[in-house]
Amino acid sequence: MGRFASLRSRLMAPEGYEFAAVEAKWQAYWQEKGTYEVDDDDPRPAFYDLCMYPYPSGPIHMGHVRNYTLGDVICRHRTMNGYKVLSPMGWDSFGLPAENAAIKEGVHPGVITRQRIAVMKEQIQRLGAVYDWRREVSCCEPDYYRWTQYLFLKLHEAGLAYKALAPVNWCPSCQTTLANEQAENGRCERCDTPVEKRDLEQWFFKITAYADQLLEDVDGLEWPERVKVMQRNWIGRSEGVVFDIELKGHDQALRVFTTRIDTVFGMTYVVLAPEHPLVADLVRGTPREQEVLAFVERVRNESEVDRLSTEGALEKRGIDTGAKAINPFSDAEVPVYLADYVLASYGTGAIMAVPGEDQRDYDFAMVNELPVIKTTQRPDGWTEPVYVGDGVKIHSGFMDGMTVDEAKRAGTEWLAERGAGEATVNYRLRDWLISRQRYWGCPIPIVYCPSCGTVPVPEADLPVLLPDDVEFRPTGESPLRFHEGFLKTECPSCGGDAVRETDTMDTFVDSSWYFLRFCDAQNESAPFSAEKVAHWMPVAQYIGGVEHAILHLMYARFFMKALADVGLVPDTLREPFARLFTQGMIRMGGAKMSKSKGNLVSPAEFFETHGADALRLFHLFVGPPTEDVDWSDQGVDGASRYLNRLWRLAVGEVGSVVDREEADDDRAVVRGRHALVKKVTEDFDRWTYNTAIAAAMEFTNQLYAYAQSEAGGRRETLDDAVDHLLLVLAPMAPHVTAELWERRRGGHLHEETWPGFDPELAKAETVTMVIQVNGKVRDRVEVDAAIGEDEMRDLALASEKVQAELAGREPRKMVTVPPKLVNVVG
RNA sequence: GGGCGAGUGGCGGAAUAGGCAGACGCGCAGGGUUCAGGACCCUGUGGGGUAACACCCGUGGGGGUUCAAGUCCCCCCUCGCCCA
Repeated sequence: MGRFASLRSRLMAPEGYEFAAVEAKWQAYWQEKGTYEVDDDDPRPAFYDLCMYPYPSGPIHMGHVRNYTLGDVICRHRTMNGYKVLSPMGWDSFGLPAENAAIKEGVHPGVITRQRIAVMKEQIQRLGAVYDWRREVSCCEPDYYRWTQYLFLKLHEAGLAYKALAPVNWCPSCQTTLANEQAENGRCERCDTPVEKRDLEQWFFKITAYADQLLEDVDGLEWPERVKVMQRNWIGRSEGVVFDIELKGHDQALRVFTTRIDTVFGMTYVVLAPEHPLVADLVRGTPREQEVLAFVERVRNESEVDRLSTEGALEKRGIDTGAKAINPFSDAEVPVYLADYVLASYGTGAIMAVPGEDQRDYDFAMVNELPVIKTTQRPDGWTEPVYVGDGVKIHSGFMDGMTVDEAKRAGTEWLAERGAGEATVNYRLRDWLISRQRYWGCPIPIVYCPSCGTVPVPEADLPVLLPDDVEFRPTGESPLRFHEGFLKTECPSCGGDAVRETDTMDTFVDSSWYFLRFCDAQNESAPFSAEKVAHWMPVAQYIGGVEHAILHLMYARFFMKALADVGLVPDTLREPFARLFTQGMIRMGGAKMSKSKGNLVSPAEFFETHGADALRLFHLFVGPPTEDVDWSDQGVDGASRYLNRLWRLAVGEVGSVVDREEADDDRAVVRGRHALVKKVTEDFDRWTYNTAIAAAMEFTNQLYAYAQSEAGGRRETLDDAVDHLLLVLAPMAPHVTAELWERRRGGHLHEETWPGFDPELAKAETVTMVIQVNGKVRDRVEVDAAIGEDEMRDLALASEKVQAELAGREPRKMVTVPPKLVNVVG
């Protein structure tokens, strides 16, 4: 029972409008008629409308409702505007939750997943969202993942997939690696054992090869600016120099990266990442060896987030190695530290520390009592110890007197002349680690042969199938490792005994190309044909949550570029999503709606109590779709009430309808309907469905008053008005409007064209002119909309209120904004 | 610390190019209708003030620009997101 079950039951089945029957009828109709199935040879212009496909978790939640309602409104609206709209749906059906459920319940993840898909699909259809279901894809099925494997092989062939040693999360109790999200807070999700870092051979996609393209092409996308900023930040391109620092008493030099070579004379110490390969050499046989190695061990188990945070006790986060480094510019000898805030994976894993011009270096220097040298002249009045801005160089040898930029150039040249360093570009973006030590994912199509080494599975042998006869034991081990039939195989190259790769791919690989498969979902001889992809792509409108602003979108963009380069899609098609819309979250009393908070409101019960149209209308009306919104049961009641009100109006239960010649009151209604169509058309363009619905409600109120007026409503005028109301509401409340259209005039509303309007007829004949004195409203007059400025001034001066206010003085000036406003300044 | 976004009635929100602040809905109040009803129809609803007007105040706070500021500029506060 829901919290508001009693309230909801009272709203059920209002007389007249039986939403349950009406919604079922039209959903069956659209599906049987294939109304929204689109073919490639359809002559209408193509429009690809896509919502991010869901992970099938079972019943849909309100976030899905919001997402698919928006996608569906676009689909239906564009269809009415004469497009053939490709609107497909599928399932992001590999992934951890199903595997965890399998372990818990002893049921195969495929069985669980397919059940959940069935539930979800039924509910999505119940929402009245229409898709071309012939194109449905589910990435856990072999007819999809064989092509994921095929694309892996293509990238491998092109040198874009490679294997390398990488640190992973390792649970010593479960004896397995964990994904990052399973190792949050440094403990194993299942057994709570502290997670260790281990170096294992992992597969990567070389996304960094596209770092510059990914960055440059962001500019041309019609995406929300903040998502574009996040993408740029994630790539994190920075220009700087790498150079060598001599280590006293060691042969090997230390290579460091910096974006601020102009500050090099301010280097008072050097910091290595604890994982830096030189660390062991540096301390071997020194008195500090034990202490340093213990520190390294501890840091290896901290998360990156904690390490980069500026919070927390700094003294615990660094250690002096006892070694010394020589500043090549000044020959100064400085100490070499290890600190957790330096990451092995960024730059060279080592930095020159300049506490005068970097906050973290400064904080670290204070704790460790290291000196500070300022190398940039501070602006007047600057009191902070750290300054990162522009200025004249000081205490900087040959750089003295230069600006920061001049010093950067001079420093770079100085290094180049001596062969000690060079200009370079560094990225924050890392290659994409795709190996997952998990069963429920796409197997990586690779075989390891003792004599031939790493051998790709030949395309003809795809798919590498996931074996079904595996046991899901609560050990945390991937069943593939222990499945003899899967593991043992023949080398495709020499025919000898070999073993398969048992890692599966990150599920983000599946979702990096699903939008291409939708273009050609039935293709059995290729993942898709380049022609069909060229026909539909890029996605004209992509809609989803902002939580995917970085990873999914970055990976999909990378795939598009890589697939263009290996020749699978046209070379001109280098971006998958031309326009992106990110919707806000649904909150509950200010808090994020989530299972863990126990504040979920299930959409399914509203299908029973209020109907899909009411639920859709609520989501559209509650606020602009970009913003987060609070859930409101009463808001759905309101939407439901409106639809009932619309129903009564449209079936003629309101007021009286008469046949007569057109009069002024009738013309006001005609004007109202032109204004409504104008308003809704414009609002659809700017995604403000809330104001479009407000306009429809306002017009409905106008029609109620009209029909209930003494003269009654004129039949022809009222019919035309209601028809237009149904037309503009059709994309948002598709069932009730279709039913009313059919009852009123026969035929299928959703095959009608979007109505036009006459801008002249939409204009009001008279308007309220506001008369201000010194900017304050003092009077209002009803005037002809075409009024001239002279007449406006005359009317203003004639106003008693104005005369009283002026008290005989002459106005200094008058500002007129025809026909709305006059401001008398006196 | 930096970047971006937001802050408007009891609530969600509207005001699209600087021109009537509060559209539309929720809630609340009054009336009608009804066997009855929280359904339905009508009316009212920012605060102060008034018998009713008038009038005054009002878009997080403080300054400024302008005939006119929710909207533009400067400073500050709070919240959210991203980066550090």
